Amino acid sequence: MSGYSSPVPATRRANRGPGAAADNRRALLAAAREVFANGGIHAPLSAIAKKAGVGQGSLYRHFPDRVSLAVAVFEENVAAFEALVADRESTLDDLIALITAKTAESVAFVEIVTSTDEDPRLVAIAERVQATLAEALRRARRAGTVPRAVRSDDVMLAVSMVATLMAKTPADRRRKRADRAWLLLRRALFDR
Amino acid sequence: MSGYSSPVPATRRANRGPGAAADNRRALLAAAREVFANGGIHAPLSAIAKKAGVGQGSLYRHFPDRVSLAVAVFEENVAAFEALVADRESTLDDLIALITAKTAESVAFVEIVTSTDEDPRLVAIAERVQATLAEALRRARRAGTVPRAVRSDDVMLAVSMVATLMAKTPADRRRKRADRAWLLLRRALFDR
Amino acid sequence: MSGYSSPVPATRRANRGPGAAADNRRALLAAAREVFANGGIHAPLSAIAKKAGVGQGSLYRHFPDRVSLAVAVFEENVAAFEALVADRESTLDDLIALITAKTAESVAFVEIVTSTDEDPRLVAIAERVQATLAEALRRARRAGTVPRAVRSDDVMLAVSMVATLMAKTPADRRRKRADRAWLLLRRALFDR
Amino acid sequence: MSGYSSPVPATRRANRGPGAAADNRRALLAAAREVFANGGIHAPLSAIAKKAGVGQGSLYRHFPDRVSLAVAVFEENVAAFEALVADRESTLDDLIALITAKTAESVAFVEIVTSTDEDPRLVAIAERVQATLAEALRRARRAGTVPRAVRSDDVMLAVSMVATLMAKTPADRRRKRADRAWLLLRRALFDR
DNA sequence: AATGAATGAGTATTCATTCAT
DNA sequence: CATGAATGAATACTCATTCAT
Repeated sequence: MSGYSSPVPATRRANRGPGAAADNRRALLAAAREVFANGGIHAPLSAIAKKAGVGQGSLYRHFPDRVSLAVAVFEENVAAFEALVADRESTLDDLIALITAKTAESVAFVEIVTSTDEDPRLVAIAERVQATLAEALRRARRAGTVPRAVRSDDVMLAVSMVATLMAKTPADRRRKRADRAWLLLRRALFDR
Repeated sequence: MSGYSSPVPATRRANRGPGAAADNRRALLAAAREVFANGGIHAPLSAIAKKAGVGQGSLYRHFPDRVSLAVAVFEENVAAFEALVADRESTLDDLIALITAKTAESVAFVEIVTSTDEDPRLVAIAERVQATLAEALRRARRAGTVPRAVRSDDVMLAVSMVATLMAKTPADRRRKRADRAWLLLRRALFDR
Repeated sequence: MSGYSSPVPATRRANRGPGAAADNRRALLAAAREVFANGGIHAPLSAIAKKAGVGQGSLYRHFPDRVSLAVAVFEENVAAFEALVADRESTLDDLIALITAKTAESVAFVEIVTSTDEDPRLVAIAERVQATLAEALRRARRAGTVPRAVRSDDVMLAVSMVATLMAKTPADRRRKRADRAWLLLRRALFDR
Repeated sequence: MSGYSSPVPATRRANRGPGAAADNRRALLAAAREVFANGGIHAPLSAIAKKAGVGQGSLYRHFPDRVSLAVAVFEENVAAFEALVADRESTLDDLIALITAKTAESVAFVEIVTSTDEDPRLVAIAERVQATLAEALRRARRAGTVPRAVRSDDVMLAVSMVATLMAKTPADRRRKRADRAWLLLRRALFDR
């Protein structure tokens, strides 16, 4: 017998027609990024459509399922990793820092990267992340800043650990916790 | 993440599309009016959706909570009171008769008008009713048809008494009982 | 993921055996009186059994249904009315005062007295109350303190109105509201 | 008021009586352990009741809310940690191994131990785990098997990382992944 | 191509009533 | 005769997905 919420709006948003397609797509991606960041990958899709100011149906047209939307959103993250690695000056530490930052930014990104879902689109994302790590590690080995014994898997494992830790840590404590975790892990991975 | 199973079973009411929105809203209001009338304000919402021939979700879309539905239903009653009072020819007796009629019509209307719930939307409804009574009383005083000593509170109290009495009286006996009650109360309020 | 409630108690109350029957009955009545007073006639029976410190089953043994329990509880009220009327010194005003007091005490008592339920046990209660009013009125007429025209029905109606009003009034405002209501009604009933 | 219709349908599980209480409790705990293990702490309670072969109401009687059920289930885990530490022969490695095993066993256990929920019952569980780690660490320091610089926080952090990693790893790969993770972390924590 | 309304399955929780002990 | 555990129907509410316009 409470709730105090407003009634359904009387007017329907104008149908901006096909021309709105590109705008809508952009708006959906931005909204999804934000909603996924806090609510995780299972956040209500309706919340995304609403935040984007776009009809539910349009969401489904652009992104027929949850995964396709998530992939589109985080594709950008992975591309950034790849761009960093493409820069021959960048180090493994730089990459780890960037991954950690993205990871601290969005619960959903973690969920995707560490997901056990077999959806090939998700697998592909995870593999691309792994590939950037492998490449950065190779370079670090050549530079002699990392012991031979450290395997690419170990680094990916460390990243996973920090990432999943982030997902379970309230947003305001993430940076701090990530830093401590990496202090610990660097010791294990690199300092010897 | 992928692999959500379709929850849609064999038979499902046809999706009549957005065009059905107005119809649905009307059907919901009509159903709610009827269900509330007998079952009171706490009648199951599912009963309303069913009687309206509308999905649960549609009910919640149109009226996100019980109060918003009730307010929409009884808004009409209050508007009628206000319209009556706006007519300068109308008397306090006319208003009382109208309120009593509406009150005899629906248990839930009584519950709302006499409610102690602090929901501002309900408070607003009750205040509007009170305001119409106050106005009608003012006019009656000016016309000399009511003793100076009668306070607006007294009238509201009398209305409340009759109203709550209605709520506890089986529908078929309400009119008669209301009439007797007002005969009594008019003596107390006006005949001297 | 909250709630902080205690687990189920490990020990079961000792079975005090048949000897406890009378005690249990008393405890149930006391508990029911209290629970009904605030929660109304539809309060959970489990709450009554718990407050009485008695098993659910025992409640059902003593009072096979809700009505039988309610009747037993409020029988006492009616008996008090009858006792008052049996005292030849008592006046109609005294009786009204007593009824109003009981009425202000318990929401459920109102619900029963004004109930439209056809259960013969409830009908009987209501009729007994009416009978005491009729008797007190007869006496008042003989004493000349009440106009001939006032019918027993009118008094019962007034009582009902005040009673139902009580039921819709928060406990802390009941006395005051009852007093104002009777001031009004006495004018109508007796002052002329 | 009278006339409550019996809600009991044709087939209903036999009421096995109070004697079934202990059995039911056990069945519920076992079912919950299993369901929580895979579905996490937010798994549907109805699934637990069903798997236990017990009515919904019985579940709520034994465990009035989700947390109380979870606490009951995992209390056992924590007790095992405490028992291990109570044994003066046990080492930090033993404890870590045990925690990791339990952690690999149940997603929900991880969720509880790393939870940010403020429910005091959950906080208590987490604190007890932390306490066992602190104690084992103290002992290891005295034994000289761990560098002075390692803080209890670091160990808890490491445990959290492995634990959350477990939660995101499919059951069949958990052991292996946990082992690798600890190999890495031990290097960081102890090998120097 | 966009819109947003429609739909109902799924989950949590409460409580009247029965029944083994 | 007492005890209290067992049972499941009933109800509120959310959200993924479809579809008429």
